[in-house]
Amino acid sequence: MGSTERRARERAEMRERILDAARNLFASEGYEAVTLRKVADCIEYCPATIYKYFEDKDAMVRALVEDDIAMVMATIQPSMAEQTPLECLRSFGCAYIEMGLERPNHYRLMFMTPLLPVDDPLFRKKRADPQTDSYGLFLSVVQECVDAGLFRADITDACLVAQTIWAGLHGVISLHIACGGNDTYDWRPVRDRAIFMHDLLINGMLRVPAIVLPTCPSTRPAMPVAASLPESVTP
Amino acid sequence: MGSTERRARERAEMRERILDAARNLFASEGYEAVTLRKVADCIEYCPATIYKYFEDKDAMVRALVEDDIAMVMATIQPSMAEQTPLECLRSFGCAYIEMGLERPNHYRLMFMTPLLPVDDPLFRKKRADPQTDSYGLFLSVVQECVDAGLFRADITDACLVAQTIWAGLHGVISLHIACGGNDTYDWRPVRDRAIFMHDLLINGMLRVPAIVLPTCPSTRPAMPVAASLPESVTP
DNA sequence: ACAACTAAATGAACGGCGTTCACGATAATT
DNA sequence: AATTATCGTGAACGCCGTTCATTTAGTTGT
Repeated sequence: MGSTERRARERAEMRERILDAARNLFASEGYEAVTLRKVADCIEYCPATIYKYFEDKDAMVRALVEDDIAMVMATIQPSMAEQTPLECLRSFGCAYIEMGLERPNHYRLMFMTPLLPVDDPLFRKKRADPQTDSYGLFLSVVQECVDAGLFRADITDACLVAQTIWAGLHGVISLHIACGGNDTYDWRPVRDRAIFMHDLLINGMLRVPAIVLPTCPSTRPAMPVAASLPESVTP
Repeated sequence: MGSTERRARERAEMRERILDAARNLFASEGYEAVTLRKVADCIEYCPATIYKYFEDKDAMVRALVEDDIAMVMATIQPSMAEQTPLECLRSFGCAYIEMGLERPNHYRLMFMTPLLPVDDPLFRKKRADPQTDSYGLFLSVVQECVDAGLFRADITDACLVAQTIWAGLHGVISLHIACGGNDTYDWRPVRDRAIFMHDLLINGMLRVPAIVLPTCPSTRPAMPVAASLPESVTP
């Protein structure tokens, strides 16, 4: 008796040790740098052992990334209650920008890498990622703005609005991650571009374009996340 | 005599045969599916031979992708002369959207994949890609719009404008490539979103928001490109 | 025409990767 | 104490990109 609980706990702890070892490699050096042999070395087990805890390498890394991102996005939820819908909209965007810029390797795996070939039979199965929750929350914020009559008369599709704001911020972030090191483009500061994009999109859709609120300070405190460290991006 | 020219020609032909074999694999199945052994099989040479023509796999695939994209972007250049700056701006965006949607694997490698870790010593060396030319052309079009006084008084930085329009379109395209298969998001049609984004950004910056011009038809003829075929995206 | 030289192409190997599986070791249950 | 389930392992498999000494083919010089 009781021992089955202990077993389960030990199993969960082992799982976490694997994830922590993988996280250190992934966060600082990216997906390719995460090697089952390296992770195994790190926790002093043999590579095959990892397969007792994860289906394969991809499942392991994705578990890690989804955990981390869900944790980051969860930190902004509390402030939602005490803000107007429009403030929520802006806060959400700013949080998303910082998340992408601070954790480029996480961002890359989640939003810049197709999970599977579109025709793959496993395709349906793997589509239950928790990131959906964040999107759902964002969508509901947009819907509130629509319901409050904040947008132009011809803009009633909250889904289209949400997807467009998402795409705009994603464009700035992902282009920065992929091409930000190419100095032939003479990039403007990435946070300036992100804010410019954000305001352009929101003001372009508002019925009464608002004065830009003092959100999104360029120097914003880093958001807490497990084992948060500076990341560099790898090819 | 003359034989050195023939040698050079034969060398170039061999190079093209390698690129063509690689292109077929890459366009339909993505980067990971391009294997030096498969390419070598395809052209009936041994894998090591490829190294006489390309530094490594990455150089081979990038050569192929850059060729193809440069060819696509070159097709829009002729129409530039007979259009107003604003029309050029829109045409450019539309061409870019179609290029990304029709050749997702090309797009992914060029704009969604960091070339090298940012600190890498080889970093500087590899930064002479021809895509820069397209960006330069686009930038000059934006500059024309600025000079013509089309934009708001506070929008004078052509570079910021170009990078923002690019990022907006890139956001729609890349999010479609990476997450377009995830139907939990209830995506609106990708071309609708791209046009919505395009108009929102341009109109948001114009001094006098324009009526939307009849560009960007949803059913646009495919642009010609070497060995153009439908692509699927792989993880 | 033959030898000397140069460039092209190769087979075999290296080290690394994700993954599998039959087999011991260990702990829990009966 | 015997049985059963779980955990962990070593060794292998088949792939990958890449290297290199060696062989082959073709050009050049005499």
